[in-house]
Amino acid sequence: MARPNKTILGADGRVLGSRAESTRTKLLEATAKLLSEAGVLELRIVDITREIGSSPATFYQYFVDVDAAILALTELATLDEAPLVSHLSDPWQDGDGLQRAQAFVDAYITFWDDHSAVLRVRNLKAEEGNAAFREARSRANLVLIPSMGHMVEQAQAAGRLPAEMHPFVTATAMIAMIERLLPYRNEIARRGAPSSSMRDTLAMLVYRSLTGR
Amino acid sequence: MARPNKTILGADGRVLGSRAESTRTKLLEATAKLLSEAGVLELRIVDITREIGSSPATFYQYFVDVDAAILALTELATLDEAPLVSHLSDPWQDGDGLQRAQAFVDAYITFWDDHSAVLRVRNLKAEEGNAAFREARSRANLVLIPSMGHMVEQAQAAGRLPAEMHPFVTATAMIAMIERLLPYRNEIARRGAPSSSMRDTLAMLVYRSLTGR
DNA sequence: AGCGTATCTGACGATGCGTCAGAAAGCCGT
DNA sequence: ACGGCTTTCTGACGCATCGTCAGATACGCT
Repeated sequence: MARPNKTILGADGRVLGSRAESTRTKLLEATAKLLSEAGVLELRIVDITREIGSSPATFYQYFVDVDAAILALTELATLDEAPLVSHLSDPWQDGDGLQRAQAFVDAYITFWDDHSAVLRVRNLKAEEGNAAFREARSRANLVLIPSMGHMVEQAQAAGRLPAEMHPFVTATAMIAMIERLLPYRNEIARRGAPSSSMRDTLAMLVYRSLTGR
Repeated sequence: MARPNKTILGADGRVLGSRAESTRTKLLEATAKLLSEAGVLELRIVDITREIGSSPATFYQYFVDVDAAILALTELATLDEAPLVSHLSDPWQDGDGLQRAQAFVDAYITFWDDHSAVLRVRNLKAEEGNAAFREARSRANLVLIPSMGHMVEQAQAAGRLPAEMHPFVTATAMIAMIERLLPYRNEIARRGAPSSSMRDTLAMLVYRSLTGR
């Protein structure tokens, strides 16, 4: 699990020693595990602490509530998202544009699979109006969306995409599309589509929508 | 609130009299209200019954658990989704294709706004692997997705869209894109985009992706 | 070893869950 | 209007989790 490179604080704002830091990490790992095994609605602080052989009171030394722990996990996820920007660095031009789009989609799928449980909760809470989670999501969006928006602008300047398409909205739509489609993989497979067809279709949609080609 | 046209049963399978039916409806309304006010994680059965001046035990006469109530609400939502198919009936051709896409997006936005709290929970639980909610979502998808998939097929037959695009995946992606983008409206507005730009951009993306024009 | 601080935990009151047996309300025939 | 039957509602219970605090324990340092 990636680690943010800054001093870590407990729930009361104190600086943590190494023993404490390790406990905090274990708590986060347990939280992530239970979250992906059973979902948010079944997440119990007692279970998290049981998981690491500790007591509920310990949890509250590190996080004011479950939300704080999940929020910390979203920050870690955002760190893992950063490298994806390399797939968008130079706009998808020339002959291999579509392959680059496919590589991007693949990378995004991997990233999402690693953090889906946490990111689902982040998005839910953001959509339900929770300010901290909204903030977290906005910050995560800054990682990829500006680059994608830039691609739209270039395609518009070249006359390949209509001016009415708002670059930021288009970019956000692409991420939304990929994210939300992944949970449908089983259902799509059940309809007899080959497993690659989702990847290929998504890549095609993203490629067309961002570059206008 | 729309009502399914079939005999309604209590949690124990008994047929409900008129008094009971009215109580059940009140419970569902209260559930929907609290769900949109505070989100699933804060939803308490005690609060639902308090809302209608009743006791928790009453709730369990109608629903085996909260999930059952939310599931009932998703069925009602799906009934409201059905009329949207009229926007997709004859494929968007001729000059007014884009306007028809805009009308569809508008209608979908209205539908979503009416049921967002419930549908968010449905999608979350479906994604977390809950069988009943997966089922509900699949059934809802049958309302719009086949029509949209058909549009893709026609565009492919006419050579306007590449054959690699899987019609069902593409259609699902369009719904996913619209749904997931709506919660971003505030954020998009904060970036200074006019409120119509989301509608227009979405319509453009859907139009282009389904018709290849 | 002994001290001081950092870290952990047992125990508690408050609150929600889900169930049951019994209370209340409605209905119907007389 | 009454009795009796059925439908619907609820108070109360045992169990579980929550979040807090004071005290216990473990660690690091001299």
